[in-house]
Amino acid sequence: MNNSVSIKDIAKKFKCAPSTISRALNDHPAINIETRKTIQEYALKVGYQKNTLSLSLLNNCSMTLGLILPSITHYHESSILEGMEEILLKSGYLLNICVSNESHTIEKEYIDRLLANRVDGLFISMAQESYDQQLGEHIDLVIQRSLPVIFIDRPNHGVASDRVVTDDYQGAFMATQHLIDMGCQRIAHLHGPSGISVSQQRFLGFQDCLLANGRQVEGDLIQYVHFSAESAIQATRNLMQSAHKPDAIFGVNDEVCIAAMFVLREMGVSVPHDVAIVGFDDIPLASFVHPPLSSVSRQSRRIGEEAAKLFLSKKDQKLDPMTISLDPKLIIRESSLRT
Amino acid sequence: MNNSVSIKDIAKKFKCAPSTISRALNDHPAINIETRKTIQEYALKVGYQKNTLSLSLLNNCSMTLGLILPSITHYHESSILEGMEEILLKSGYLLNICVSNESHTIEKEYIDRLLANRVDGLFISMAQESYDQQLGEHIDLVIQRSLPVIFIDRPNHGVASDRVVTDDYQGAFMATQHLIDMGCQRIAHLHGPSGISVSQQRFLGFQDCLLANGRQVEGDLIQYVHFSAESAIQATRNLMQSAHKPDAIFGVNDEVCIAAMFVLREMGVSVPHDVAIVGFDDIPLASFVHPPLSSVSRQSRRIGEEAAKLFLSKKDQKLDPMTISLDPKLIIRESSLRT
DNA sequence: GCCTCAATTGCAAACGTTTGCGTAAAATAT
DNA sequence: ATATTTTACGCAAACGTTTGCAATTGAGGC
Repeated sequence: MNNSVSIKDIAKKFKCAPSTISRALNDHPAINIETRKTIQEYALKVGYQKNTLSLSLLNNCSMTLGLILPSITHYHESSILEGMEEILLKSGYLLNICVSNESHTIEKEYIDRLLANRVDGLFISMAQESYDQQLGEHIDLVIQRSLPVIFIDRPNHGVASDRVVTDDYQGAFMATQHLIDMGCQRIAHLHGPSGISVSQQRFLGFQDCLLANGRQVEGDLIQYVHFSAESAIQATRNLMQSAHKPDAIFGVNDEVCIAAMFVLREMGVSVPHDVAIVGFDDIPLASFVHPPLSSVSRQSRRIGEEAAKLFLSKKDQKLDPMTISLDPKLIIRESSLRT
Repeated sequence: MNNSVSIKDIAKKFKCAPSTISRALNDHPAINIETRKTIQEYALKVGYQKNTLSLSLLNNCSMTLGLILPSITHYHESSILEGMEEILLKSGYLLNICVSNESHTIEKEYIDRLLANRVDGLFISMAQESYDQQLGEHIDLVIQRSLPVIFIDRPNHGVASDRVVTDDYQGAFMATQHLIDMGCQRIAHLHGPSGISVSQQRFLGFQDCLLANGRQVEGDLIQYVHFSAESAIQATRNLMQSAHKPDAIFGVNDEVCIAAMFVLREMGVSVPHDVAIVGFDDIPLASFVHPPLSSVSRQSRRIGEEAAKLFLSKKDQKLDPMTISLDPKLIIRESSLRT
C-alpha cells in the first residue's frame, strides 16, 4: 500500500547506520564526501522523501498553521487566504483551512483537530455563534497553551489578543461622509448580521458620522441583512416602501448593494440621481456593474499578508499582543456621484 | 514554551505505565472502571490533548489531505473548497490548502511539502504552467507511490486518473444552442486562456454546436481573455469594432460577461436586443446585474463534495480510475432572452 | 613500535502513542 | 488447600528522524 522509503531502508541497502544516512542526506561534513554523493544519488533514485512527521514529533514544531474562517466564498475571505499563502510559502509552512460555517460546534471541533495535529499557530475569524454567545473559552484554552493565536477581522471578546483588522469604523465613516458631501439627506443603512464585529463597527462609523454632521440615525432607515445579495432584496423594498424614503444607501458589503441596485432599477429609481449608493469590500466586479459601485476597499489580501507576517515575528521574539489595523480606502465611482 | 501534557506526564503522576493511561483514555475494558474515570477526569482537568502526529507516524495515516488550486478567489474554486470541507469534516480529516498561482514551480514545492507531511491524499487542479508544458511527472510520481490523487476540473495529460469535472463541453454546447434558438446569427466567444482544459472544452462545445447547426466558427468572432473581468474589456471592444459585429457573446465565465456588458452599455449596445449574452459558472451576482446574466451552472460545491466522497470510497476499496462528470445546467435569464 | 590526531561511522536516546504479550494478584472452582 | 480462571496492569517494540557522544580506523610523527 505504502511505497515510501525510509532512512532505515536506505541504511540496510548500504549496510550502515541510519544516522549515517541522515547525515549524508543533510550534507554533514563528518561524512565522506563520496559516501555522501552515493547516498544522495541513491535517495534521489528511489524517491526518498523526508518524513516531516517524525521531526515534528521530535522538535515539537510541525511547520503547519491553522486558519479558521466562517466561510470562504466571499472575495474578502479568499483574498485573505491568498495573501497568507504568499507569505507562508516562502517560510516553509503549510496551512490547514477550516470553514466553520458560523457554527460554534464546528469551530470547536476544528480547533480540537488542529491542536491534536500540533499546529504551530492559529488564525481565526470567529464564528458568529461563538461571538454572539461570547463563547470564547475554547480559544482562550488555546492561548493558554502559549500557542500563537491571531484574530482576523473579528476580535475575541475582552481578552487582549493579536489582531489584524481593517478599520471598519473609519471606512464606514468615510463612506457616510462622502454621501453627505454629495448632498444626500436621508441615508439608509443595510446593516449586517448583528453580533458580528464587522457589522457593528460599520454601523457605529455610519452613526457617528451622522451625529458629527448634526444628524440622527432614523430607525426606519436601518434594515438588517445577511452578507448575501438575496437578503438585501426585501430589505431594499422595505426601505423604498416606507413613507420616509432614503436618497442614499450605505450597505454593509458590495453584494447587498448590487442587489439593492437591482431592486431600485426594478422600481424605476435612478442611481445615483434618486438614490446614491456606497458599498464595502470593493469586490472586483464593483467596477463593472451599472452604475459602477462606489465602495470602501479594505485591502483584503494585505490582511492575510500582515497576519502571516505577524505570526512569523511573534515566533521569533516574544511580543505583547498587538492590533494591526489597516486603513480602508474609499473608491468613488458613479453609484454615489451626484453632480 | 510548550505547555502540552503527554501520556507519559500523566503516567508519572499516577505512578503507572503509559500504556495504562493510553488504555484508560481510550476506555479499554481491561482497565478498572474507576481507574479509568479518575484518569479521564485528570486528563480533562489538565487539558490533555492527544498528539496525532505520533499516531500518524505509527499508523502511516495522517488524516490530512492536500488541495492544490491555481487560485481561490473565484466563486467556483472557493465553493469547491466548501463542499469538500463539509464532507471531510464528518470523516475527521483536515485539509491543507495550497494556492499555486498557476506556477509550476510553486506547485512542485507544495507537492513536496504535502508528501513530506504524509498527506493521505491529494486533490489537484493543475497549474496552467504545468498543464501547458505537459509537466506532469511530479504528479505521476505521487500516483506511483499509490497515494490517491484526484484531479479537479483540469485532468492530467494522458494518464488514467481519478477526476471530478463538470461537462464543460456539454455546458458550452447548451449555451450556444440556446443562443442559436434565440435567433442569434453571429455568435462570438470570449475564449479562456489556451492550454487550460476548461477553456478548450468550452470552445469545443461552442464550435461543435455551431457545426451541428450548419455554421462555422469565424476567426474574428473569437477573442482570448483571462478569467478576470479586466481582461474582457479590450476583447469586447475588439469584437464590436470589427466589421463583422456579433449579435451574441458566449463567455468563458461570468466575470468576463459582466465586463462585456459593461463595455456594451458604454457603446450604447442593448443587451439582449442587439447582443445576447450567456456566461459560465452562475456566480451569485449573475442574477443581480443588469440585465440578469444567463449562465451555465456547474455545481461547484458538488464538485468538492464528490471529490471528497470519491477519496473516501477509494480509501476503503481498491477502485479503478474513474471520472465523475457533473451535468451543467443552463440558467436562462434576461441577458439572452429575445422575444 | 608507540602515541597522537584526524577522519569516519555507529550507538542510543528522544519525541508520543498504541498494542500484543507476559505477569502478578485476586477471585473462583474443584 | 490446590488448580484454574479472571482481573488489572507493565514491558517493550514500533513509527522515522536527529544528534551528542563513543568507537573504530588509518595516517603521521617520534
